[in-house]
Amino acid sequence: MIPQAVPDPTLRSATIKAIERALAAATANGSLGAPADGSAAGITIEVSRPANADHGDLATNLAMKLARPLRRAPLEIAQSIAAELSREVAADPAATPIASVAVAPPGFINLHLADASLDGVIARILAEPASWGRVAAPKSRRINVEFVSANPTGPLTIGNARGAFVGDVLCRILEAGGHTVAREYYFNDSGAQIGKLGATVFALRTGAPVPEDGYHGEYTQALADELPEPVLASAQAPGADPAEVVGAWAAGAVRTGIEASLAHLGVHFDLWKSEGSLHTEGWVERAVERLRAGGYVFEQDGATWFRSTAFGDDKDRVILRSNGEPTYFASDIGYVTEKFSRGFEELIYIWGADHHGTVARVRNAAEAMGYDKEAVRMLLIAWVRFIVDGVEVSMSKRAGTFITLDQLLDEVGVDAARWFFASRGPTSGIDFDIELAKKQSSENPVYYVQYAHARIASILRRAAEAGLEPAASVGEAIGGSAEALLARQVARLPEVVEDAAALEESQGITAFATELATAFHAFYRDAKVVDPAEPERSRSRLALVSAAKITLANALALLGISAPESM
RNA sequence: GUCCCCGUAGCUCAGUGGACAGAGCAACCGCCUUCUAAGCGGUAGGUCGAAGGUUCGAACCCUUCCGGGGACGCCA
Repeated sequence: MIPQAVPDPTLRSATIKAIERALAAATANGSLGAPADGSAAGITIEVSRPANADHGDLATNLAMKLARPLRRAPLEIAQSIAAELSREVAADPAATPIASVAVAPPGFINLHLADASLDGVIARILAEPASWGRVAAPKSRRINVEFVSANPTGPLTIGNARGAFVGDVLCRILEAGGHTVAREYYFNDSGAQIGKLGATVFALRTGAPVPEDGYHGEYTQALADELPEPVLASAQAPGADPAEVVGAWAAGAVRTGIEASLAHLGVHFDLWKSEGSLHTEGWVERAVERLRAGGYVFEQDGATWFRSTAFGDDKDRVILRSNGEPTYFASDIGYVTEKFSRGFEELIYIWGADHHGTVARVRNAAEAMGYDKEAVRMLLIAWVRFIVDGVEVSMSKRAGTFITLDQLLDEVGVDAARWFFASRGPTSGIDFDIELAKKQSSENPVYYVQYAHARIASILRRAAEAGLEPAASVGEAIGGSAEALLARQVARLPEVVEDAAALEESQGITAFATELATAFHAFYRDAKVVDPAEPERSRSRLALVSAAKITLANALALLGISAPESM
C-alpha cells in the first residue's frame, strides 16, 4: 500500500501549531517571563478532548506544565497564552482553526473550533473520500508484521483467531498511519510434527492403526480420503519414508485449507515463509556468522551456543544441538537476518503469550548480530479462554479437541468476531463464551455502527429519488446545534488514526466508530435531512451525512469490517 | 523460586497523569400516522483488588501484598 502523498493536517495538529505561535508570542512580549534555566524548552504541547463538552472542543494543560519552570501561577500563564490565541483569532480568523478561547482553573486553556474549519473538513472529505483517515507518520517506516504462523498440522482453530484479527487490523492501522507494511506467515512444513501428521494420514488410508502420538482430529480422515494415488504409491515405494512423503503432501493440503480460512476472514498475506527455506537459503548460517563475528558464539558439550547471558539472559541458549540439528531458536535468528536483508526498518511479531520466554533471547540475538534491538518488537497476545456450555475448551490439534476458525465464523460471523477482538486490548485475557457470542451476535455493537451507515445510505437513496444532491460542503448550517455535534465527531477520524498507529492498538477505532454512530443517530432524531420543501437545507445536511457515511465506512475498513448499504 | 500480563458497574470490556470514572449487554420506565425502532430518551447500578508513596492533581507512575492467567527445554 502506498502511503498518501499529501496528508491532511488534523484540526488537532493545526491547533497545536496555533498554541505554539501563541506561546512564542507571549514569550516574545515578555508576558510570560523567562525560565531562568531554559527548562521549559523540553515541554511538548498536548491537546486533548475534554470529557465534558462544556469545556470546549479541545483543551491543553500547557500552562500547568509550564508553571514550575516559569515559577508562575498556572492560571496567569494560561491567561497570557489565551490572550495571544484570542489576538490571532481577532486579527486573522482564517489562519487559525480556533474560534474562541477560555481559561479555567487550575490552568486549563479551553478552545472552541471555528465553524469554518469544520466545514473545510467536510468539504475535504467529500472531495476525496478514499484518503480520508489516512495520515502521515511522524517517521514513516517499512514494517514487517508476522502473525498467525500456525504450523500446517491441522486447520486453524479459534485459538488462532485473535492473532489473525489483531495482526490484520494492526497492519491496516499502520498503513493508514503512513507506514509501509508487509504481512508474513511463518510456518514449518518439514518437522517432526508434520511427520506425525503424515504417519497418521498414511495409517488411516492403509487401514493401519493410528500411531499413539499421531493426530486424532476428524480432518485427518478427510485428508486420508483425499490422498492422491500417486502420492500413496511413492510413499509405499521401496526405501521411501511414508510419514515424510505423506506428511509433505498433507502439509500442503492443510496449508491450502488455512489460506482459504484466512481468505474467508479477509486476511491476506504478502509472503508465506517456510522455516526450511531459512536453512536451505543459508540464512541460519549467516545469522550464526554474524553472532560469531561479535564473539557471541561458543561450543560446549558438542553443541553450538549463543552467549545470551552477555545481554542479561539468565542462561545461554543452544543454536545447534550436539546431534547437529538446529534448534527453533536457530531458525528465529535466521529469519531476523533474512527479514532485515529485505530492507525492513522494523519487525513486529504477533505471538501468543506462551512465547513470552523467547522474546528476550530473539531481541538479544538481534542486538548481538548488530541490528537495532528496538526495531525488533513482539506483541504478545493474551490467551482467549473459550467457553462452551460453561466449560473451558482446551485447544489441542493433536487430541483433535478443538473448534475450527471456520466453525466460529459460521456461528458468530466475521464482522462480529472482528469487532469483538478489535475492541479489546491484546494483552487482556478474554473469556469467549460461544453461546453468549451467538446469542449476542445480533446485539453486538458492530451492528449499531453498521446500522448508522445503512441508515445514511437509505437517506441518500431517498434524496436521490427526490432529486436532491449533497452540496459540496455544509456551509452556514454547520453552526446549527445538531450539525455542529455531528461534524465534530466526523472531523476526528485522522486524529483517531494517528493515535491508533502510534499506540499500535485498535480499541480507539472501535470506540470512535461507536461514538460517531451515536452522534449520527442523535442527528437523525433531531434533524430531518430529506425535505423537498427545504431544498437548500436538505442539500447542506446531505453533505454532512455523506461525510459521516464516508467516515463510518473508512473507520470500519480499518477494522476489516463491512459497511452495508442496507440492513 | 524468578520473570511477564491482568484485576474498573450484575456480565463482557474501554479509559494509563488532568476538570463530576465510560460503552455495550443485562434490569426498569417511556417513544413507531415522521428520511430503516438493529433506533431514541430516561432510571438504576462503581471503596477503579488492598495498603502505603510520588505529584498542584493518580484508575493511570513507584513499592509491598492479595487474587487470576502465562512463561521459564539441546520441545515446536
